[in-house]
Amino acid sequence: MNSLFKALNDQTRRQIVELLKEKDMNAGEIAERFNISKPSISHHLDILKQADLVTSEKKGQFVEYSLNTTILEDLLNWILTLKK
Amino acid sequence: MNSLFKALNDQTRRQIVELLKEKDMNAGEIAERFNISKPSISHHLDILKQADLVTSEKKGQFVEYSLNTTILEDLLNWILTLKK
DNA sequence: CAGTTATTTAGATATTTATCTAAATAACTA
DNA sequence: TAGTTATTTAGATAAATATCTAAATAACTG
Repeated sequence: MNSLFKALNDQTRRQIVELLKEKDMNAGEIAERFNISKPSISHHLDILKQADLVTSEKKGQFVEYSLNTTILEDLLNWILTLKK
Repeated sequence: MNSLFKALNDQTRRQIVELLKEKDMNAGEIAERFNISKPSISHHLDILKQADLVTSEKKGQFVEYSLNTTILEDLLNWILTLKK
């Protein structure tokens, strides 16, 4: 859960997650949406991957990122038990 | 949402939330549960308050903390929309 | 009132983090 | 193969954060 909360504790990363909810995107397409350098976006993607919130697949020159929502199940349950 | 994610991005604070789920507790009782100084716990409680995840009420010498789960509604919905 | 107890505030410090530029790696294309 | 494009890695830096000790504040108690 630690890496998941860490991943979500950043506005940019949450926006990336929201983008990937709509459709898979490669690193460059994601970076275009932000006024942040590509290396920084790459770093954010890495943190999202560490949390298993996104997966990546090399497609030729590009690296395509996808959202993995299954990992949110644990978070959902944690919140629900708090609400009893 | 920013302050909420920030509040939850810490093991100690999540544990405090879990403690308060069971019952209201004063600052000292909470601090007893951790190997962390009282000022540090006080600081964590402040961050939880900023996120509106807990409320506090002065009771004589003591300050009693309670969990506020209503604020989790937004988080829950955010996660659910990701899962579509 | 003086002393004790509960909690927070202040100030310091070490660690983590978000960001950048420059360079490296990898894959495509003429 | 040489050049171009896509992405990541490396290294640096400024800001945020978690923690501590010491001091301040507030409330109870004899």
